[in-house]
Amino acid sequence: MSVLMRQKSELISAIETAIQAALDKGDLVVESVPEVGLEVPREKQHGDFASNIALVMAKPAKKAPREVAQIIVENLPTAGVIRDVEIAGPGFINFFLSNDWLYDTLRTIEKEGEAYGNCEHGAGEKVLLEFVSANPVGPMNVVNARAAAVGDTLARMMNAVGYAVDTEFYVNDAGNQADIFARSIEARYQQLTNPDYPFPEDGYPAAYVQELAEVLKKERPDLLDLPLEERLAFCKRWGTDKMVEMQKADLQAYGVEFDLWFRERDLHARGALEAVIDILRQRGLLFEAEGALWFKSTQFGDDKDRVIVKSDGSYTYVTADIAYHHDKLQRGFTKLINIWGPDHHGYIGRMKAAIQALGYGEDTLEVLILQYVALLRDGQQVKMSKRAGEFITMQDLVDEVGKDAARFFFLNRSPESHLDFDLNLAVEQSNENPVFYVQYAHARISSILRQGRELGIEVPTCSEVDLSLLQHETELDLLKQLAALPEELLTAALLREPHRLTRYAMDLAGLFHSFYTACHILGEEEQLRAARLVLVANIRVVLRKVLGLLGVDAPEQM
RNA sequence: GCGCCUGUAGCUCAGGGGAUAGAGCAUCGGACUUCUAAUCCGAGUGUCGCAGGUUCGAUUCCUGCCAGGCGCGCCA
Repeated sequence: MSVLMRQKSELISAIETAIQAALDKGDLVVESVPEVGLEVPREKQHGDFASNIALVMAKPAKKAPREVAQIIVENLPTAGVIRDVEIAGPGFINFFLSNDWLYDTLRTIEKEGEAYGNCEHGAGEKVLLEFVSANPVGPMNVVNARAAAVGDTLARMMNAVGYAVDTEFYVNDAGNQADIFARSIEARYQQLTNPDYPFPEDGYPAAYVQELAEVLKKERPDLLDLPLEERLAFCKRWGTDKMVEMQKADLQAYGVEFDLWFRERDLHARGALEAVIDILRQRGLLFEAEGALWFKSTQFGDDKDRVIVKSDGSYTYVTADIAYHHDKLQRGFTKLINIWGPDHHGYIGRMKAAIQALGYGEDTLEVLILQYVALLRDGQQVKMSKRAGEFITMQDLVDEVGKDAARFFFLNRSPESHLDFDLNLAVEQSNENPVFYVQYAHARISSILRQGRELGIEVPTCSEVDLSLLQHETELDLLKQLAALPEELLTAALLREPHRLTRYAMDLAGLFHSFYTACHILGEEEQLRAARLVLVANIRVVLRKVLGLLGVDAPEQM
């Protein structure tokens, strides 16, 4: 349990004891005591902790809130860490504590290092997190970039709080789009020797297809010797493999590595679709109509039933996806999390239905819907058309603003909010970007420690220094912020809200910068210097930890 | 028509049944002979989209409406 949580539960029991004492004396009369809430108030002058219990109890106790608060306060145990208690506002009980508990935070960080803030909440539950899963027929876009940042950091956060998360990229290399892609490459290949060769009406006109054809010509100059069908099959496999390679490289440069790139074509090759259809058939969940085979997904709350095998005998996208999710479940994952774009929200119902049809609970599958990213340039939305080959790719974005800024920018917003990404702002004011603010705090501390070492001053351990010398307001603020990490991290992971961590990082960096301006370290007398060295060294550990979760570099100097 | 998301400062966005609703950017003042001024200190702005409801208390929860985005395929 973290220092903060321990302190909170200690206070809560003190309040509960006080209430019980008041009940025993008959000062308060209620049928049942509500749960005691305790929070760190937004305003510092409202104390280290505050409880609204008196407001909640006022009605059942049939007394004014402030009166209830007064009775509770009178019955509070006097010993312990509580330095002062006040009743404020409509009836809040504000607690002011001695600082001792804050110093424990430094001892904890020293002991745990970058594992500080981690916990075992997930109890090792096997979670599969699938995200990006962009079609292997072209470069990734900015929504993919957003998904990559959110998914990757979510995986890191969940691992930190005790889940066993695997990340996966589903490669949709067996569908219509892959066929169109193959025909596009094939046509461009033909055109290298026969300019009049027709390009498919629905083909991808973008330049990269042309470039692929040229590469293919060098690799396989004899391709036209193959019959058309084999030629297209080759283009499909070769082309999607090329795209996967490119996507993999782009994501790696972005700091995202998947545990597994799962190929749809492997599902087909091993008969997984037929197998899962059999299961549904045996459960009586299929029926034939209009020449097609349907899955009774409405039986599990879906809007309408879904076609599983089309009237031409081919499978729909959902069939492969059911087989894929079945595969995930068979691999022992008990929680499946998918991150999708907003255009897929209508897809949730049928996949949850499928999960249930396979015998698992509805909540086994959790879908996070990310909202769109609009790119703005010169105040105008950048119009993108895949057909015309005009779009800003993920790689363009990363080249323009950098990995760290791009990731931080995406992570800094709540996943379900629509996002306007102002390219001018990101480029022109890259020095003003919050990510640099946080990184600069890390660099500044690194610099202090470096210069200390040059002077022969090492960072002492907590046990060697008098931590109670840390009395400056900015120091106490910093200690409180450090103490808040474990709870913040757990909340962020459980709510799937990475943006809580970017806020945390900016707040911590801001408090450090204020401290840096107000207080000196290396020039102070030995005792104080030692205590402050411990403080900043531990701040650096926490900054590094949080930046690591965000997938952002922690530079030693800038 | 039905479903999902959004509506908070000039802009981009946080927050959230409770105390005086916040941050960054932008604007305007200050602060470097001292560990990095990519920093700090200070200044101003709000009908929390609108209207009802629940509540001791609503910007937060509920309902309706308005506005914007997206989706409702034997596409993926």
